[in-house]
Amino acid sequence: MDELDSAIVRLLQTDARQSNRELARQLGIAPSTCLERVRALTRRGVIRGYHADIDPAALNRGVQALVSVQVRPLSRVVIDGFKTFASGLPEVLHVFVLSGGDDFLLHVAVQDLDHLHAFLTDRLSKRGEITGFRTSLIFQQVSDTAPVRLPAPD
Amino acid sequence: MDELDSAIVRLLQTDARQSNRELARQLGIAPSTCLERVRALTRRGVIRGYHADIDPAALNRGVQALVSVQVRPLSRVVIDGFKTFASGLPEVLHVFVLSGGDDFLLHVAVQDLDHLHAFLTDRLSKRGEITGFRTSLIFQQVSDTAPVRLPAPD
DNA sequence: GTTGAAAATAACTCAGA
DNA sequence: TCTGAGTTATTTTCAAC
Repeated sequence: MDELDSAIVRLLQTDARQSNRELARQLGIAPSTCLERVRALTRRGVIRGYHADIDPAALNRGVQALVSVQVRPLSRVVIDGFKTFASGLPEVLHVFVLSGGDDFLLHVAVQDLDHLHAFLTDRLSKRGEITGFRTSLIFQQVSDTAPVRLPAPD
Repeated sequence: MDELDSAIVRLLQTDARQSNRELARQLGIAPSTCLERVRALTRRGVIRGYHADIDPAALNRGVQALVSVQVRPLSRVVIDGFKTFASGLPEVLHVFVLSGGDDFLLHVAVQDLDHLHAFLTDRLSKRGEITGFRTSLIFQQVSDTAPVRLPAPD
């Protein structure tokens, strides 16, 4: 990961569909060099994939919420089981496995408030390992689509 | 948004860099038709962009955390001010503006635990509007990179 | 809307620096 | 590791359906 790799990563985070030529032009290098760099980054696992960013409204997901969940007992079996269950639900965008006060955070996106209520009561409440959960509606969301590389730890 | 649009969106969520030809082949339509559909989806704002998915470790962001934050007073000025402040910090990946128990959730990614501590004490604690925050470390994360379109609300 | 074929661009390969 | 020219493939346009 030299400066050139960082610059490539930054540009592809911002716009993953720009051509290799355009990428090379912005970096001041030959297209073949740029292509080889991108391939090396992919081979090394630095670039994990490319995804289109879709407006949630177009997917009929006008309501988003964050649900923090506590489960007991905090065993590997229970944690892995709930993680697998939650990540398989169509309403769930992200599952975070946490330490601290909460054990899980679920980022969910549904059609409307009725469906959010149904999700909480029909899906979550039926799981015996859940000892409590708390729901916060998302009003706004700001995302950094191109997080930069930070200085290496000393 | 007919079935064809949904299929295009799903394929581009999974792999945004596949060629238009390949996309058209999978859908059983002509490349020019596919191109026109993609352009229409972009024009309508359904497709908002394309982003490379980068391994956080390559960006020296080995430690991720979720920080729930309460601010007071809950006025528009304070909310907008904190949102702008938080989204401008290099450590912050996402800012969620919430209702309910918490006012904000920050998804942060930093080099190590020392930097997380520094972020909490040097950045957050200095803001007068913050009346409390709570930090959870992220151990694992599962993401649905291709959320499907849900049935429209009745 | 959709299509197929032509023209314009880009991707990819590879030998040499 | 980088480059540039040659080959292969794709994108893009557009007239017709």
